[in-house]
Amino acid sequence: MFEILLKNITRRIQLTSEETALFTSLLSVKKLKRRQFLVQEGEFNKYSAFVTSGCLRSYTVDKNGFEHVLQFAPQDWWITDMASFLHNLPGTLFIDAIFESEVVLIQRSGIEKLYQTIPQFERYFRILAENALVTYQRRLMDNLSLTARERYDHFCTRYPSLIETLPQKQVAAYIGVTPEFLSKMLNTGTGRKGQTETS
Amino acid sequence: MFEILLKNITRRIQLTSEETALFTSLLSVKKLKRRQFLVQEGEFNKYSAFVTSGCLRSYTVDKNGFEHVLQFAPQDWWITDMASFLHNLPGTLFIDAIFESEVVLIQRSGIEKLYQTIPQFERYFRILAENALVTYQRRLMDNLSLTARERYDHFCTRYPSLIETLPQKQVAAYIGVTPEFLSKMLNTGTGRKGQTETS
DNA sequence: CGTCTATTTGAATGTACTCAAAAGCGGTGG
DNA sequence: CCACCGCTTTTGAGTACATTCAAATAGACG
Repeated sequence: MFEILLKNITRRIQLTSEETALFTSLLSVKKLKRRQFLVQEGEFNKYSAFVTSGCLRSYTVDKNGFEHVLQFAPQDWWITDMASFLHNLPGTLFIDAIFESEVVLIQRSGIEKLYQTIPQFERYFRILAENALVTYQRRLMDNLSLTARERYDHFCTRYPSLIETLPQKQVAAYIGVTPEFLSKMLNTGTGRKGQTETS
Repeated sequence: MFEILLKNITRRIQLTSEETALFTSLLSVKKLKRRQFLVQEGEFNKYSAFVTSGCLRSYTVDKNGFEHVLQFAPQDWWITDMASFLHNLPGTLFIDAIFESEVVLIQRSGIEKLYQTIPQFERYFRILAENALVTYQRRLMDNLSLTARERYDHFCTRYPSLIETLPQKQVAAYIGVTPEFLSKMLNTGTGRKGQTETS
């Protein structure tokens, strides 16, 4: 049931079988259909989700109705509205499934229990947070210093599997351009990824 | 000597006096003059720095020679090149002092020792990483969805003390515009922060 | 199949950048 | 105390990258 998640965890910390049992007792499973929401802006995000199949995304909608993607979460990734989850605030993000997906859920209270009974989990989530932090720092600097095309190329390099499965529109909302512009960029520009009409 | 840092820490975790002694034995102090580097791009960033006075910044320099600020670190903030510090990689950031400053340094090996002997520190740095993560997520979404002026206004709201002390150029490099554009924005636009030539 | 959504294409527009030069500001040394 | 130097800020004119709005086309799901 929870193999993928347990494997992810044991890459960072070791658990006894009692600890594993306690941990899994705090989990639940949820299936999501395409476009089904996990949470919406304004709601309190009580769960952190680990994706075991499919792909979710978190995003905001700005005052003009445009979506901006914060994160894609394919298999083996965690996703949540951190600010809401950590500090019990109304969320600012929408999280939904891009494809039919399955996630493992844990509540804030479950994580707190883990911290008290299995301090190793402090380490696990510290490491995750640190890695995520580095990732967002890099992405921010990319947004400040690179052109749209360079950001697109970086995305292709870093997430080769996503680029093949995601709708272009979603990629545009991630790298920070309009879908129209991304389309033009790809069909105008020379030498790009995977499309040189070899007769 | 280390009061500010200890106070920061005890806001999150409690330490015995022996633990405090062990901790402080791992620290060192460094004074930095205006523009003095803590680390430069390409170097291995062995230290994490906690600012006790003054203000540091971390930034990159792009291929056109433009600086982009990742972080300002005034008093009571940590600053480091996380990717380099955590994973022992050559750094990608420059870190220097904007004003004359004083920092407390701890080495990666010191932190590892802390994790082994005082597991509470796992929690401390987990909390810091999580908060920083949320901050960078917000900033990223701001960069994707807001105009330059809105980003500037947010900056003024979030860091009112920085806006008064930092050179405009540094703020421009943080919000992601050229210094020229920021200048025009401030002198053209109506209703802005703290400058309405009341006769 | 039909409907809904994603992608493409075009023309006009705008926000922010580039390059250049002048003006302001602060510190330092004669 | 003034003069000079380096750096920041301002200002202007021209430019570019990316957006907006609109409409046509293509694709995907039920």
